[in-house]
Amino acid sequence: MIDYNHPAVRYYQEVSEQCIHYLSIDGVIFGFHENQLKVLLLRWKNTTEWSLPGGFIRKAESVDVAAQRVVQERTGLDKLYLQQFHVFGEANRYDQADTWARTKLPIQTVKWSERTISIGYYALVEHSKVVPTPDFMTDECCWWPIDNVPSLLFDHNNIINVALGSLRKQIEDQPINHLLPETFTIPELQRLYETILGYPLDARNFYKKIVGSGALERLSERRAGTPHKAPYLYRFKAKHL
Amino acid sequence: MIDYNHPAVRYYQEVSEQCIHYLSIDGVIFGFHENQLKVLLLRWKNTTEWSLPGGFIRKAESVDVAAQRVVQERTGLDKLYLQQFHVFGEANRYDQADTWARTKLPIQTVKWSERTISIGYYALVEHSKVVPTPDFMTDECCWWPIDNVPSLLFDHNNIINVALGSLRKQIEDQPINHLLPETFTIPELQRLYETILGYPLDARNFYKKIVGSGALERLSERRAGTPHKAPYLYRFKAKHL
DNA sequence: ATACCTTTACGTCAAAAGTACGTAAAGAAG
DNA sequence: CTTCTTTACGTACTTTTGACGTAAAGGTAT
Repeated sequence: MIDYNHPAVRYYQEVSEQCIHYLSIDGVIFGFHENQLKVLLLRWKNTTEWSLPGGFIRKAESVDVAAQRVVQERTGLDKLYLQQFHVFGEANRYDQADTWARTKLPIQTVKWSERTISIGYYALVEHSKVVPTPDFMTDECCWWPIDNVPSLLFDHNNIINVALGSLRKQIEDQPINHLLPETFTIPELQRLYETILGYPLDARNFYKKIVGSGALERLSERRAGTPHKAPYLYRFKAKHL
Repeated sequence: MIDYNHPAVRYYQEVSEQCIHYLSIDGVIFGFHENQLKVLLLRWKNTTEWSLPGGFIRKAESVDVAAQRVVQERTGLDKLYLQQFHVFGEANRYDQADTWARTKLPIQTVKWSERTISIGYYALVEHSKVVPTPDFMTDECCWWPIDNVPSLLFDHNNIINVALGSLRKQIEDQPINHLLPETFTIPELQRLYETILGYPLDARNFYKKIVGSGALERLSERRAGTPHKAPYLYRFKAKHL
């Protein structure tokens, strides 16, 4: 017996009509705060179960635009750095019965197709500018440290791991400049690199490499209020943004 | 007025029922022959129009398996090196009217959805082992040199460019060993690298780098019948395959 | 056969990049 | 004013990369 007024039922009916079946988007939204790399997770209504934000692609909508929309709705940000990184297309990506039981939704209301292929995007956002916003399926939206993420619904732990691997690869090629505020200090950038890479770096060598790359410009101000010697502020040169 | 006996109509009816709508797979099959990097293309029936091999994903089939199937059917190979490299998801990826006109198929028979999102895979295959096989929509299947590909149907020229970019990135990280026969000489490997990268390499430095990496083992035989000094044969060590 | 040419299979050397570690100046705390 | 931590820069050594040298192998022209 289906409750046609249940918000999930209404949502999935709408999705069924307007969106592409069997296909979804999952977003790994990375932020950096208090020297930790974090991801934005959602807690499903009336449960203690968490998942990544996700959504569906409208029939006439570009996939990139759909990803933009999904991330924008959770963060409130409109200028986003988004990177498509992998398609998760296994016929049996995760234990469906288990997952739908954990969401505490009546299974027949949400199972709108037998399986879902998910396109993974990661976003790099400035932590302080984000307003974490749950959707109508979730009670809570907040940051979790990347190395302390709970056991998630679907195969979302795996998706986060693959996203982190892609991010680590990316950081070797080009400096990553969307996770910090516009101005920052070299030591702050070093903490970011260290948490993404997962190992410590030598401050002297990091300084040499990053300044030597020519991607940054030093401002005349220094960061005030630090307990020690005040570090200079830097910003990425325009062509590196 | 639709001709329900037209093979394209029958195929798309079957696809409509058994496969996932709006979603397809395109395969860029790379081979290496006569010092040239080549891709396998299909010529559509009764036309001079070419495209990449592609296909659809069955409702309960893993995406990787579907890609495997598509490439296998065109090449006859069953052990394939396949790499998913990008999703082409623009709402308006290509000029649909133009493309369907060029295929010389009655448009309403083949337009089974408004747009298609395509998952791009590239395959690295041993040229000599491939038996190029057209399908029921195409008259001809053959190799084209990568730098002399004609104007293709759909957005397939773009897909090839993105695939080549991904391959170039991959070759910087790890040696590529699926495009050559099991045994090969260092100069042959160098020609492969040169055609993938698109610029010449210094033979002395290439030798040093590739032998120094420890990925190869030298056999006692040399390549006979060369016009000059007979080069040693090498093969990839097991753990690099 | 022998001179000649091309290619292979190494080697040499210098520049550049990466890694380890030294240290003076700045700023806070006792 | 001493002590401690951190920044900002420096020095020295090692590894990697890039330019180029060369002897041996194998064919071709005479």
